[in-house]
Amino acid sequence: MKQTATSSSIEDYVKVIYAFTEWQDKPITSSVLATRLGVANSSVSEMVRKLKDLGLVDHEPYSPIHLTAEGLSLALSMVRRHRLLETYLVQELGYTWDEVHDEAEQLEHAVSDHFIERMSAKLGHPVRDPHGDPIPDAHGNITMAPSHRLDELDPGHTGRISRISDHDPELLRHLESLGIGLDTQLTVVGRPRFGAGLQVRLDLSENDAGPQTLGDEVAASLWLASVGRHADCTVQELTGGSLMSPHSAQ
Amino acid sequence: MKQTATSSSIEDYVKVIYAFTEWQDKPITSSVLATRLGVANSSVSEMVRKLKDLGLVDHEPYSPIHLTAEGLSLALSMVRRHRLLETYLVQELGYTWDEVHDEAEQLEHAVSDHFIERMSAKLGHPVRDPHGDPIPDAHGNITMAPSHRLDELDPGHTGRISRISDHDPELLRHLESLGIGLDTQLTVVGRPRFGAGLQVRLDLSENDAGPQTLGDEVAASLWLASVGRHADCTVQELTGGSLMSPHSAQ
DNA sequence: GCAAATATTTAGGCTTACCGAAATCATAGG
DNA sequence: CCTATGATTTCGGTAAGCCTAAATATTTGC
Ligand SMILES: [Mn+2]
Ligand SMILES: [Mn+2]
Ligand SMILES: [Mn+2]
Ligand SMILES: [Mn+2]
Repeated sequence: MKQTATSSSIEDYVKVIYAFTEWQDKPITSSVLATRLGVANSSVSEMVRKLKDLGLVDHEPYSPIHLTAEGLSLALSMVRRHRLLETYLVQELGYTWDEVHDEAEQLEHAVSDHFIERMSAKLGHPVRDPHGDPIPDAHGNITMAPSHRLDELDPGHTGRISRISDHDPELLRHLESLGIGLDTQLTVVGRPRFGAGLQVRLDLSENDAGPQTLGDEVAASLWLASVGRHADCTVQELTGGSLMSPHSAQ
Repeated sequence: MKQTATSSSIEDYVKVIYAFTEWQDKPITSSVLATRLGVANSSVSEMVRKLKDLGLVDHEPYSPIHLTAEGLSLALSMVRRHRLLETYLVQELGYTWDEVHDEAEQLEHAVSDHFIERMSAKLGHPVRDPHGDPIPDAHGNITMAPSHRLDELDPGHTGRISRISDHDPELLRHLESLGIGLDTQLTVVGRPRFGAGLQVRLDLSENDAGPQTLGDEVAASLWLASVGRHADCTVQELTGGSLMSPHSAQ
């Protein structure tokens, strides 16, 4: 398997392309990619041409961008790195879950494969990070309970929080103050007749203060796994063999 | 205090300038700096001009290169990072002492100040790394037993190994096979009449196989602290206040 | 003291990854 | 069907860090 030489820019591009498709089924467009990376559209056009030359993406001009098998493999490797690092920072170094993202964003490009596997072993090979995001194993397999975004669920649905968007540290601190975290059991009660938001009830809360109303942004940042309906499922990724290890050459 | 914007290149230059003067008293020259960094002489000339503009070094054309107080502060911060990382990798992630250098060389540029201080706390604020190199504290103070290179000592000297050069992993593995490590007690016995090397006796070895002969390269890589003569001494560095934290802006 | 050898700097170029402005393509509304 | 609008790419440029080759300064040997 070719060990394409990578840079931290290439790694971030591929990771963002993957992340977009992880929950939306459609492929990412040039301008969305630019926004997520915080660079100009023209920079994306150039870099996508380069990624195509490297065999990491498929792309026709003026069309959305798809990862190749090789690109997917690199992306999964970066996602594994990022999420293992977040988990490690919380469990071993006492970071709070709102502090870990930026640190992991830098470290993911700097640590060796050896470091990653040591960390994974020390943590007992976890399959999800502090925000519930699934951690691919060393072969790119992902294990995750089927989940839906809270704002897309009808009243009556009940389950446990399985995933929380980690991109806004303030939102994470807000959720903490509400007593909502990973694996919190809750039920969707309804929607306020006018106005925004979603009413939910925390099922196992000690101080049961009745239903709470979550803002739209909050509800869209939470995923719910239905209780007792599905077992975790493993998705075998397309990439045969181990994840690419662009970092072992360091 | 100014927070000079740094890059990993700048950090490595300043660190190597400092490392040269840590045991030799003379300042480093352009070509030695080039060799240690693995870059062309011309690259050093350019970068040194830049470091001077940034106020990190003093330099007149065709003369050796000195760190300013600000440069020293940055260098000590990088040395602290590197050596704490090496210690952490050995103690918490099960690295062997010959594996840590390259990993730390990358990580030192990527971790935040927060990460460094968490690590230091978890390790109990160690004052030396796995090779005996002193770890500056957060204010730039260095604690280290006075020591001399083994190849500069006359027969009769006795003491414990206080420092071992970490630049050649093979040498470290060789020392391990000889039963020589940090704090090993030994006595300089003499020199072979002709030929190279240095004869030493391991004082507390279980299987006392008599004196061993160390090669010149080995002897020059070991430092000995005299037993029972001096207490550790603390060197207050010139820089007032805390070490520069170019990484806190990440 | 001066020429040869050595050390250092300068000059001119390259690569990566950005940018803003201009050109080009795609498509939605009329 | 055809144009206006927005999305995307192309074009010319910049900055950091490196390189080789050429120029210049310093040191050494006689
Ligand atoms: Mn990143
Ligand atoms: Mn996460
Ligand atoms: Mn380094
Ligand atoms: Mn060391």
